[in-house]
Amino acid sequence: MSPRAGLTTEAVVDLALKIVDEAGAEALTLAKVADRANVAAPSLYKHVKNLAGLRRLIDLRVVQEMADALRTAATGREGAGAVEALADAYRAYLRRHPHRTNALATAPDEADTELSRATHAVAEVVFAVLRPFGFDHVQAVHATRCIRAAAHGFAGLEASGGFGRPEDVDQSFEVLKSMLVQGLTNYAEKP
Amino acid sequence: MSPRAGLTTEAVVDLALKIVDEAGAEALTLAKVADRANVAAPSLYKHVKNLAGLRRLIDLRVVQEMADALRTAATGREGAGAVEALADAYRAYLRRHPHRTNALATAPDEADTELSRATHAVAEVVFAVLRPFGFDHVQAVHATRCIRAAAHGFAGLEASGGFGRPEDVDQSFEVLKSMLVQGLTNYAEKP
DNA sequence: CGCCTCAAGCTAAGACCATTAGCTTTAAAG
DNA sequence: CTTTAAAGCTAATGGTCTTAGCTTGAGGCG
Repeated sequence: MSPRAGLTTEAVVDLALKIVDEAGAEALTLAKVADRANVAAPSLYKHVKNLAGLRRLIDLRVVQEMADALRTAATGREGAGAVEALADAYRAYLRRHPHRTNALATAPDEADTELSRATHAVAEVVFAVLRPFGFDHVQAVHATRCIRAAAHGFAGLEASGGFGRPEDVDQSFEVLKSMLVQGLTNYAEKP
Repeated sequence: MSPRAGLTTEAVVDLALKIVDEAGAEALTLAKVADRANVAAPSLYKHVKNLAGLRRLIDLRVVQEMADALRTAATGREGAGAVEALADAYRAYLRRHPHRTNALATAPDEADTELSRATHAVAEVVFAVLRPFGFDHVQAVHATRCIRAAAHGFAGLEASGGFGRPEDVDQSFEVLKSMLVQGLTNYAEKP
């Protein structure tokens, strides 16, 4: 290994993500990460460019995890069931990690090929699920945006406590999903 | 008036909102506000509790403005047209002020009656628009959440540049709106 | 007209934080 | 055993929020 065999970039991101999950994205600070790593703050710069770079790595991790979660949810399903599974998975992920919402709304940023690739991977999963609906390319783009908007909007609002009391939020989501599925079916028939 | 007849809380919020609109919510700093106000940073504490308090005032302002915008958009319309008008207004507001997205996703926070009242006012507008659909109370709650999720999700993703190229984003939004209207109509008929 | 009050401003200071520069150590390679 | 380079360190700078306590000036009151 390396001297003192301590940190790695991965470990730093792990610790940072823990802080984000516990206290929110705004609470992330290099000083806190350094504390948890039993390391002086400047030492982190050996593993991470700076705070912005760490944030980017977190975004990347989150987007990749979401892509995985959606892929897993979609496998073995098709059509309406697959769309609902995607929506459920998106919401479930943000329920487990409410403070990661913003990481999923970041702009792709042309120059950052790695992050761009990751966000593209998410879109690819949705695209694949949409295949049996028989959309042309442009229609598929519209449909993907609708699915993403609905899922991200609902899950994001729920994650930030945006819904007053959480009594029948599940029910609300069922309604949203059925609207989505009906809408997609209808859009496939008569665009 | 008061000595030096300079600032007011309103003026501080105005300046702060300008900074948010220009550079994003994370870029808001008391030091920058003080600069623009030609005042030393500690002087701001005469008009604002602290940075968190200023952020809260910004959120309040944004939510109130959104409620106004939605109310204006809904007046004189009914049913499907009114729902589409709400969605358009929501999106238009976030297009004009992309960096205000998060202010519209904040939790009501029981203790803060003023902010709670403001967010409640937004919901009231949607509720009123939903009246002619004939939903019972629970259904109206679900429907309101769906509308909010769709509008906020789409507008928020668009505002943060979440959609790759902005070619036919208008078209995508048309699709989303028609899904929403169809979904609501359908939900009203057979819940 | 002159004085008093008190809100609005100020400076000074402390506690964090990010970041850079440059040094020290230590694990691994030869 | 020696070398080397990565991983850690301390010191220092500049920025931030925030509190404490002082100064000043505009408006009210005699």
